[in-house]
Amino acid sequence: MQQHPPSASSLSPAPPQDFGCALGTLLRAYLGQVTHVVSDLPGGTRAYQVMAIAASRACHNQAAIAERLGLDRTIMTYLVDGLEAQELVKRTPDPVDRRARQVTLTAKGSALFTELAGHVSHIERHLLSGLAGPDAEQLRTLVVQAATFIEAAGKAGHACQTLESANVSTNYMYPERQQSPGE
Amino acid sequence: MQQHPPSASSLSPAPPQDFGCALGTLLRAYLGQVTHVVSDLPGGTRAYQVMAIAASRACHNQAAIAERLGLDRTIMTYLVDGLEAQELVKRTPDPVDRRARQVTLTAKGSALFTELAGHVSHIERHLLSGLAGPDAEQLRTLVVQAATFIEAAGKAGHACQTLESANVSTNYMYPERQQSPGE
DNA sequence: TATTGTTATACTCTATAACTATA
DNA sequence: TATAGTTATAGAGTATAACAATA
Repeated sequence: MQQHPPSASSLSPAPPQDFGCALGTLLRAYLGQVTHVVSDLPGGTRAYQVMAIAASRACHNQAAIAERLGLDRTIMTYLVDGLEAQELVKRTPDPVDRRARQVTLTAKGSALFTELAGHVSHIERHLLSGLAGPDAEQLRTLVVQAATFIEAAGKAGHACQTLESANVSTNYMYPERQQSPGE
Repeated sequence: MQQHPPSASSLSPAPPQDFGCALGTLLRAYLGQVTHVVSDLPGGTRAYQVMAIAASRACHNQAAIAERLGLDRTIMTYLVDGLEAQELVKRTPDPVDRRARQVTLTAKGSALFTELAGHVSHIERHLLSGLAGPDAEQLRTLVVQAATFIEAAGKAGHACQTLESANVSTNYMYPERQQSPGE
């Protein structure tokens, strides 16, 4: 294996990376590792996120959860179906709006989520271990802050209509199979 | 439309958001807006990212670009095909390794990328406008820093083998059709 | 009439495998 | 033998549309 002459690499040892690429790298690594932790969940990382939202009680019904996760409503059906089959969440008819179903964690689901959240927290720390001490927490805070602002802007629909139309189809799912060593 | 009793919402006005959810929201909004800007590119945001990497000369051949973007090598073929068809990039045989093709921007591609990068930069600023002055730039710096560390850890393969196996299939693509207003 | 949730269908995208050329 | 790139196929995931129940 031959090496290229370091023509450009010597000129720019650390080329300024595109923000989108970096963001993608970060999320990819994060989801990749979390996937291993939540491999038992039918629906992978998104099922975990549904559990996280249910645990935080930030959203009530499936439509609200779907909106928060940037998913189509139809996908929520499969996701909640899978979680409910394992008795991790339960669908409760909303007493106020009988069309809607409130998604809440069962005792089993709550216990499992607590355990998984611990692993995920460990992954986050590990993933950001390249940053200096306070920077990791700073990054975490800023990301959540920015996301909160974006969600608020999207819901309000003020000032920037482009934000609410940002419904990119992000396939966060992870195929069941990992790397097959042999063939 | 009836309102739920603010049982939980009054208890936790700003529930601690999951880092993964927030990261997803951020990337989703970013890609959604960038998609509109690069709608003329065959391949959407990923084609733009290929151009960005080609512009920075960080990677030489298709395989290296694919690795950096977390894509399969086979997808690079379609991506570069599309860009080459519009004469935005060109494949040059690597004089050192005749198997490889170096992907470089044409004059037309370079001019277009400069224009697009300006729009993207504007989007970034707009997207992070919810953060206080220096925080936006801080977030940008930290994300790139974290991504650089993750890439380095993945290539070196030291300490954390889990990082390199983080090959999540992230469907960042955006379907050609936007929202159809009427039906 | 609008919204929540479900189901079925069609489509897009991705990964797998096989192949060629080169190291 | 291993790697870069291409191509074709099969598979997984997603969105679209239609439906029933409720507001």
